[in-house]
Amino acid sequence: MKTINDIARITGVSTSTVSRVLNNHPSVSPRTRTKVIEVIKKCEYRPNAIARSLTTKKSYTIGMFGAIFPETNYVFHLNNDFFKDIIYGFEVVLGEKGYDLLYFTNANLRDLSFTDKCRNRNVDGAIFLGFSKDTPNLADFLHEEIPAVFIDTNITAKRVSYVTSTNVLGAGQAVNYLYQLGHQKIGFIRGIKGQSTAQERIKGFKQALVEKGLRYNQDWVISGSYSREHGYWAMNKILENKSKPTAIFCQDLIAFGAYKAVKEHGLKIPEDISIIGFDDIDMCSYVNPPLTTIRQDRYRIGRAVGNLLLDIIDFKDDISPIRVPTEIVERESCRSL
Amino acid sequence: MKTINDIARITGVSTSTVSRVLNNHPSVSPRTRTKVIEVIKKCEYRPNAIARSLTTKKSYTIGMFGAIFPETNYVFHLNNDFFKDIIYGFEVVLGEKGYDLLYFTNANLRDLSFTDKCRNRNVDGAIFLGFSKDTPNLADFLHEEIPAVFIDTNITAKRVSYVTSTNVLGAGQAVNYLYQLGHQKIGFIRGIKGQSTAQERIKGFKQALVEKGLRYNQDWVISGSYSREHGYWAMNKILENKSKPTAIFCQDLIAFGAYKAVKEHGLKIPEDISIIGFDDIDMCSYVNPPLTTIRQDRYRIGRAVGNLLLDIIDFKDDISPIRVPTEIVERESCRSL
DNA sequence: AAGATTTTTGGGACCGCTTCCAAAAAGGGT
DNA sequence: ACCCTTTTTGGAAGCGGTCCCAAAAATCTT
Repeated sequence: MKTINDIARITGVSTSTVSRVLNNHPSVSPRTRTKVIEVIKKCEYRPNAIARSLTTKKSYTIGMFGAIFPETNYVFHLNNDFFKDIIYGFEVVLGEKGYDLLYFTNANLRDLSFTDKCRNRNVDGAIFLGFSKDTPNLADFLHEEIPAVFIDTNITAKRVSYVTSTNVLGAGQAVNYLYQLGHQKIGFIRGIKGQSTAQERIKGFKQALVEKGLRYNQDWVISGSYSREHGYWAMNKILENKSKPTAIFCQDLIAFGAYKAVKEHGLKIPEDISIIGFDDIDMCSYVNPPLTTIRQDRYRIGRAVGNLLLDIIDFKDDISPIRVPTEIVERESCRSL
Repeated sequence: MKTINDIARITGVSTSTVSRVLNNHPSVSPRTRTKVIEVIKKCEYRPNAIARSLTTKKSYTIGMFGAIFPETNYVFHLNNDFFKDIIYGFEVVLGEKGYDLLYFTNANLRDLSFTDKCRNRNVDGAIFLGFSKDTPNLADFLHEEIPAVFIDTNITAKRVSYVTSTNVLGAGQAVNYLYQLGHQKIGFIRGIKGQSTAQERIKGFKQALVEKGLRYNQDWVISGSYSREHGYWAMNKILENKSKPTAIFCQDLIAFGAYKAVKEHGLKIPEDISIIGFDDIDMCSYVNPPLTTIRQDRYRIGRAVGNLLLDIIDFKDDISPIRVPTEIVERESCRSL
């Protein structure tokens, strides 16, 4: 493996000069420039990114942290169904600009804090996937002025911002849709309290109910984690009531669990009960009946994350949070009354 | 941010000594060791991984490359349904050993070869996801003796190996299963010719046919990419024949496309035609009817990849390829005749 | 207590690159 | 041709560590 010194020696110039042509510095004569470039080509020389970033403090890598939720024992991994498409989104935006993605395994384990990990690896920015606001060490991180974007966590600081869906509006869309279909008795299986998305959606849900003059029935609102298992459990709980809702709003995975519970109760979707989801994960169109849902545009969220982070890194003035609109995707799990 | 020199100055020793305690070198007296450790703790000092790897040539990062298939215009991204669980597998194995994962965006674009990218970032090893054997630049890479593991590409070299499923056997399992159910007329929608997995499966398919004394009918075997669209197209093609098979073997995504074609022909699965898949991706149990399939244990494959790579990095003797067994998952898409 | 050993420590080169500063070369004006 | 600018180049320090080698300190022998 050749180094910059080898190239300098072979060409017969100083390393400074080679470095200059490498960085397109103007003050190098056309003659020497071409001479150096020739040698570089011939030797198939590539500058060492590590050495380079040691002095420049710029590494062209973005760190990624996946959340852990102690409450539910959930540990994020790269196979997460929701985040994978978001990752895809910023992968292409950041890739275009020459950044590679460094995924921190065991983000929360070990003795190193987020700050340490970032400094350690000299990342130019970081992306936090699905963290709860009160994660240990997170507060420290915010003081460090390391460029960062959070997904679905409304945290901001000097050099950190976030992107999320318009959860309040999204939940409203769901209620309005059901209302238009004639539903008056609407239940909600909501997410974990710690997550800001869950809080926003419950807010939107309640607001919409009030707007339409519908009643908020405590018995039809259950909280828990975004999983099929929990959905199954929660739906069973709701169906135990003697007064049952005619429609349920919940996140997609929860909906799939709810499907099972509904079927086991000998009921049919959407004939006996309508269900509307949130997210629009891939499974929605495969399931029976296909799930009507409020779609989060994950690819677009991902792109927004990438662009926002780029802006933060470049010290752009406007780094305010981005809220990506949701949209309703009608399939066959809701019927009009 | 403190450096090793700061720590040395504060403690009143030389940087060499600090470096020694950092690396648990035995030749440092207990007294100075504790003194240094105290200062390190107090200052919250963390050695800079970049600087360190500049001299040690060890970075504790593993590079990941995603394939591009020019034939089908398919570009790998982190949201790939098949590979995501494999990634999860090696993520935990490698994470446990302190490695982080560097995903090379645009693996195939830009002017840098695989070799360059790896050298550039000083990765300790690389993982190649779903590459075809004749990818440009790949041959060069193999000479470089950079530790690497390929997934689903049977390539080996001095410091490279691969892991894949027992595709030959897997295809055989499918045929045998259908045969046991009484099927004699079995079709196969196979993958792209360039991929070794596809080649192995067709081999297993033919072998099993011969073994059972069944006829290989050219009209029932169609080749193409692993996608829903292609499956739809291929199945339509097969159903155009006047002599139709009673069962089809194909990869899962293809099967989902085939479902659509079958339904549009007014036929029912499994009453009129049985379908058995390959992979067992998440969707299989959601689809209607749930797809019987030959399962690739992706998590296990992923773990195998991680461990194999670790072995290669550690110069272990045995780095022979690993073939992970498949298993049949019975659901409701095949009926007995 | 002096000399021989062993343990512990410090100095400094080095990894591969960037960048500041000053020196050399080239160009311009008279 | 000479002096002044401007352009181009080289030297060297520094980024934050590691590690070899030799010096210093501690320990052991007799």
